[in-house]
Amino acid sequence: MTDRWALAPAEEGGVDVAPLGPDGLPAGPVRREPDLAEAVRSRPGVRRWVWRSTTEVYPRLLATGVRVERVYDIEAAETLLLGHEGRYGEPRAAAAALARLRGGPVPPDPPQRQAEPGAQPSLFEPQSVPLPLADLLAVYAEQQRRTGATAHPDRMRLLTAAESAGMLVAAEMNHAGLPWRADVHRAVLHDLLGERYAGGGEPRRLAELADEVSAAFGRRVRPDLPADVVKAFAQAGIKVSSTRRWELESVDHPAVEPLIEYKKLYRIRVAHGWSWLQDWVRDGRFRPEFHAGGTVTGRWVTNGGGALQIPKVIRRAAVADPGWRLVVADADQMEPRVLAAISRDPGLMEVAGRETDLYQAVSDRAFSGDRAQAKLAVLGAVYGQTSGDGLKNLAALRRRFPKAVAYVDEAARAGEEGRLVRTWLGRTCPPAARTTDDAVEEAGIPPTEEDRASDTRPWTPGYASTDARARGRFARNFVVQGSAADWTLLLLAALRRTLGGMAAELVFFQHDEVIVHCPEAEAATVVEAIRQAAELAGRLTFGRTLVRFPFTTAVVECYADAK
DNA sequence: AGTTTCGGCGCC
DNA sequence: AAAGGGCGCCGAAACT
Repeated sequence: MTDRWALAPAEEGGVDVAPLGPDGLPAGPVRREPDLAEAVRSRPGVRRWVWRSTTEVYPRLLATGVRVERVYDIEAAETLLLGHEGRYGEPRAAAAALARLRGGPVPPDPPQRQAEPGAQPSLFEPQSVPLPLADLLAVYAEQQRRTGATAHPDRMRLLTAAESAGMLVAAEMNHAGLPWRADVHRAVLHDLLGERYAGGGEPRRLAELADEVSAAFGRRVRPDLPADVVKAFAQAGIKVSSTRRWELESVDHPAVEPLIEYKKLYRIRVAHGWSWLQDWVRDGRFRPEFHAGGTVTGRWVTNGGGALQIPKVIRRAAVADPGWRLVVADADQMEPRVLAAISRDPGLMEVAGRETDLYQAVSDRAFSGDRAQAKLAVLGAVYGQTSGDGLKNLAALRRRFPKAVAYVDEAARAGEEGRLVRTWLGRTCPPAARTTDDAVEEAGIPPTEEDRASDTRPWTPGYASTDARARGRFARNFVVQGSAADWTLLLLAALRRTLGGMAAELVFFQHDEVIVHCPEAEAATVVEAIRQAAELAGRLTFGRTLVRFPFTTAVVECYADAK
């Protein structure tokens, strides 16, 4: 009995399975069995399943109560490998990989399914080319060879394993859902927006604010129409180029205050109001569809319900089941800690080697104790700030933490020049297509006055174009945000393993924050499990490092009470 | 009439 | 004074 098996769904709910040897090659004949779930359930000794797509297979297993320990997701690995090989534009599906292997015509990727409000989580992927197990195994063997050919095969293996684990976690979260009290949600909406009038129309509070706005302008103005608002201000002798809040805040006019309040509440209504409740909450659970690896940086995305943007006030409705708790865990200053780990800047590593407030420590060293300024400088360095106070702060940061700033600077330069940029574990940033802007620059044509007017930096020969600099900022951010995503995947994988034997379930994940739903008696164990998982993830991802990855954890009944 | 883009803002 | 990364969501506006 080997501990690694491959499977491929077959017709009529059946499945083909095959044992694999330590080398990843078949160690026995392919067997056809009538029931997918039973084939997995009857092999509890399997430590890792190799399959084409977790999204395709795992929901069907979860629906019958079957969980697996580990997987190798061939589609995910193919995406990562193609990226690493600088072949971003090519079709990523396993079927395409097989076709390339055999030198035949390469089929395009299957189209992405669109989110539909209220739709059941998809049990099956959209039309994709079914792949017989023998073909799948050929692709798998070739992927292992390609993994061995990368710059850091050990890291790439870790990355594919972590991405696969992330897909398991995402499927399990989709299965579980986030505990959600519709009655509490309705109470919050009523509290904020007032009662709704019969026959549609706006709720009372919104209608009142709209009236206040109109009264301030002396005519009927629709506050939800930016064009109408801009026109109304113009008629009042005030020139605004948009109705963004930061712009309105500097305007002195009686309409501003009710307008800003209106926009705030309007947003709650359209994005998380009564129809949201109707669409995304069923049986006491909010059910978005988490999708691991949905962005090029490795961050997750969700499909439906804006699950990664739940406004703070609405979190009041995320409430644990009776007798259960939500363990809400938030990584402290994750991005600068990751920057310390990947850049190996001695000063920043020393600062990140403590569990105390990192921004305070940075400010003590480089900003005479001004924490807010230190935080802006660090985030500016990570986000590619190019103007204002940011530049001055960046200079201070560079003096004290030169290797850290040099690391992101180098990433930005590589991005500008169209070179490949990778996260710590090897996820690769797609080089953007060349633009006409680039071509113009390379042809040595100086920019027009208009170009320069829209630019923040003076033009000099050899300077990158506006587009190239945008790519530079993207690449600068990519190495930090992406390496952070590497780490969080390992964290999730480690945490998932620890929770394996418990009633606790992972129910939410958002970039640097996880929520575990568990019986009250398990909460303390879960808190400790998160701490240990963070430590293990740090070691696995970055090797031996001084950098610590502390979490702020809260054991609460309601998500809104966590901060 | 149906589809795509835009504006504004929520989260990290 | 007001700019710099990643996403998703909705209604309105702008298209085909």
